[in-house]
Amino acid sequence: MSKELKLKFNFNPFKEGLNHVLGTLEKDIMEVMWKRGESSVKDILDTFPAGKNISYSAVITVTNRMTKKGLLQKRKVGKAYFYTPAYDKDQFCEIVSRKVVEGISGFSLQSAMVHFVDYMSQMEPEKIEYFSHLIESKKQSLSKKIPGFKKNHETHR
Amino acid sequence: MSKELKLKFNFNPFKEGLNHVLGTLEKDIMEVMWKRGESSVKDILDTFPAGKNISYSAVITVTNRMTKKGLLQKRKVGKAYFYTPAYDKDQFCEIVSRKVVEGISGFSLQSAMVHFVDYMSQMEPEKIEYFSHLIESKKQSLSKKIPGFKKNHETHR
DNA sequence: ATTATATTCTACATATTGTAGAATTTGCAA
DNA sequence: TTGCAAATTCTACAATATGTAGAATATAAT
Repeated sequence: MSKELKLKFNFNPFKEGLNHVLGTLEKDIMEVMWKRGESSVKDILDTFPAGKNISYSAVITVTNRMTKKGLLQKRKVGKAYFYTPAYDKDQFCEIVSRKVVEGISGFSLQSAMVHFVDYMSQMEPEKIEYFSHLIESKKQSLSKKIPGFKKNHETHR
Repeated sequence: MSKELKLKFNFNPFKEGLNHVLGTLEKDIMEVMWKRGESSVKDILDTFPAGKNISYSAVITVTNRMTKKGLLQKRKVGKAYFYTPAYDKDQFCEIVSRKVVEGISGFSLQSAMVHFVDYMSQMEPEKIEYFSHLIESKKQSLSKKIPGFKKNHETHR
């Protein structure tokens, strides 16, 4: 099985960006990790702006919890542990995106499609072309791979 | 403002169906509410199968919490409170769907698009036609409403 | 007024996330 | 080899979400 299976997270629709999936401190830490790569707790703390008064143990607790959740990996170097992101930011977002899309599609594919198209046309209308292409090429490959696949034909209601 | 603004929920990608958004007891209760319509706590309890030993107060606590979250509304009738779903099941799923789709699209539109199409072609390939139409008609209305909207033209990278 | 019934209050359990002090371990330097 | 600085682990508290329920209280109807 791939490591990916271990990743656990929730999606909060009312937050923004990474906070959809990560707590505030978790997010701050992951952001640093992705910027610096393998880092110790001290490294992370040093990167935090002077104003942010977070204790060493607060960071250690959270990095360990994130390790358990599959976000980080740790290895011992000298007396300290060094953490590494289990996935780079793009991979992570990719996994989150896939899992949430699968989830919401299984929840109600019809609604998901409609709202998706609505969202796009309101927020990024120019992306529709791209999407259109995505679908067309998917239709292509489907008709190739699946002999009985009906192209340009109403198969839904 | 519409009531809808009050609805608060989380989306757990690793659960199934309504449990993506509702706890186990919450789900059981909402299911009853949607089936029966306005109901008292006693009504709900009576509907539960004999095996399910849930206390009166457990139900009352949860219905009250759900009222706070905007899932139910309550009104006094005689000495008891009667609860009503704030939205019927379809509306509720619509709202959840819209909010999650907006969230995940804002999180990473590109990935969302790709995974959407992937999901569909793997799970319900025949839905692709429907999706295709959705998009075409959206393109139609966009080109009408937005004079400068470029049709059939690469505007993305 | 009494009583059956419904509600409110309170409380405990588990899970997640933020936060940190205290105790303990450990690597390295002298 | 010992001693200290640095890092870890342990423990714990706070807030929120959810499941669960007993005890105390309110209330409608007889």
